[in-house]
Amino acid sequence: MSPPSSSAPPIFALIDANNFYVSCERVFNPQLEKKPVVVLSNNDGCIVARSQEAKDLGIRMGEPFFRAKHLIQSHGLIWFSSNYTLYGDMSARMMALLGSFAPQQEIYSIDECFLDLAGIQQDAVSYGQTIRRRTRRYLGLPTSVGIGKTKTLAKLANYLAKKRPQYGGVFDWQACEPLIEDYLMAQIDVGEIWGVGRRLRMQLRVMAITTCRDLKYAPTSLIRQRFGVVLERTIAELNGLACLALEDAQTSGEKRKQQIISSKSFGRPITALADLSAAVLSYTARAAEKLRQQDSICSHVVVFIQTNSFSTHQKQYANSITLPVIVASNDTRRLSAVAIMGIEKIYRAGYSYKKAGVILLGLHPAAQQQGNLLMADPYARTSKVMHIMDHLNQKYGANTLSLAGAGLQPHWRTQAAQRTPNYTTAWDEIAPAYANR
DNA sequence: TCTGGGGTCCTAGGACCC
DNA sequence: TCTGGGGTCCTAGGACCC
Repeated sequence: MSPPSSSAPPIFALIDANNFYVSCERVFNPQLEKKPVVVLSNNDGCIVARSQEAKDLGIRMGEPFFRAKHLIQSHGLIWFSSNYTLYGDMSARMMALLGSFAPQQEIYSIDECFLDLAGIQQDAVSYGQTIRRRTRRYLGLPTSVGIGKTKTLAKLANYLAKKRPQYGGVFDWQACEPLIEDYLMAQIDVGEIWGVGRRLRMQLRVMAITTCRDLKYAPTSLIRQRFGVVLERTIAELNGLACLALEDAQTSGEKRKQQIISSKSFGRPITALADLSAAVLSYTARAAEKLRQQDSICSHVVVFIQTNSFSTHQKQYANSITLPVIVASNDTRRLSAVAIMGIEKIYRAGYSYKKAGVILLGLHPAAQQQGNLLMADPYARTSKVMHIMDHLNQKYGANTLSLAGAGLQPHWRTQAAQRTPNYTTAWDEIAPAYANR
């Protein structure tokens, strides 16, 4: 592979795994091939991944599982609770492999990444085929590849690669005549464009902008005035003018998050302040751990709680509160004290709570911590405790060590009735067929 | 009966300052 | 009693993404 000249304009390839969670399950259970399979969200609530066969049954993304349950009987639908340990590990392997195909890679989500193919001395489409073949052979994961002069075009190309079998899983706009490009764009709904969601799609339809082609040739000044710079940028990108750069590990400096959220729905509704506090404590601990992982401190803590907003027959209540952390910190004990103050302020008795969460805001590198003359940090001398806690939890599994208030086996814990084993990360759960080799 | 859990960016408006 | 223009910072909320 020849090194790219740094001046060459980028050629973006977007590679993503098809039906990623389902594909991960299939790697370790080939019986699932050609069958309708879905993977569920936390608490086995929503459907978050579907095999092609499940899509063909009319199951929609994000659909509540109970509405599709009848398909188990009638069509042999197979379902799994999500196993994020497995998906996370498979993702890491896939990203490492894909990263070897180009000098620059941006990992965009758990199942997709951008590569810059500028400087690759090979036809882009056949290179894309090579990427697909190897990912399939080495990891068992099916992928699609979209290629274009901008990220937005690469995304759209990926859509075509996935939806139209005649392209064999790889689509490259640059291999297209301009007339063909417009012809294809005229067939794709504007809502498929990266950055155009449900709301925007509706508003655009009112303006008679219904296809990708319509948006590509829409008057930019009007769009900017009505919808802002984001959509204006999208139009430029559709026209081949790159506005978004590839953000690899170097350019982003292993970007630190600007906010950290930990929240979950409860397996069953809870009413007591004590239970709610315990939940908030455990979420705070999780968030603080993430905070320390990126070596940051935070200055504000948000706590929020809500009842089941889907329920029509019960009183609704939702509230949140933002509290300052007097001395910015990443110490679980300090942040917990703040979070507990918050939950006590917004808690109202007499409601059935379904969800709670904690958001850490005002994140800064821990090195920037400022002393406070009036208030010495009482935990400063014992910050090693956090270090030891993180270390043990990493080595022996989450919650090996936690604060006493979080509870050991709380009844509100998340439910996951059909979680598969951690085939790739736990010695005692390795798939038998692999273990015997 | 049963409806996820993260994140990002942009904009508008208010508070405050000079 | 009258009463300007411009800037910054912060927050809330809306839109999007996977």
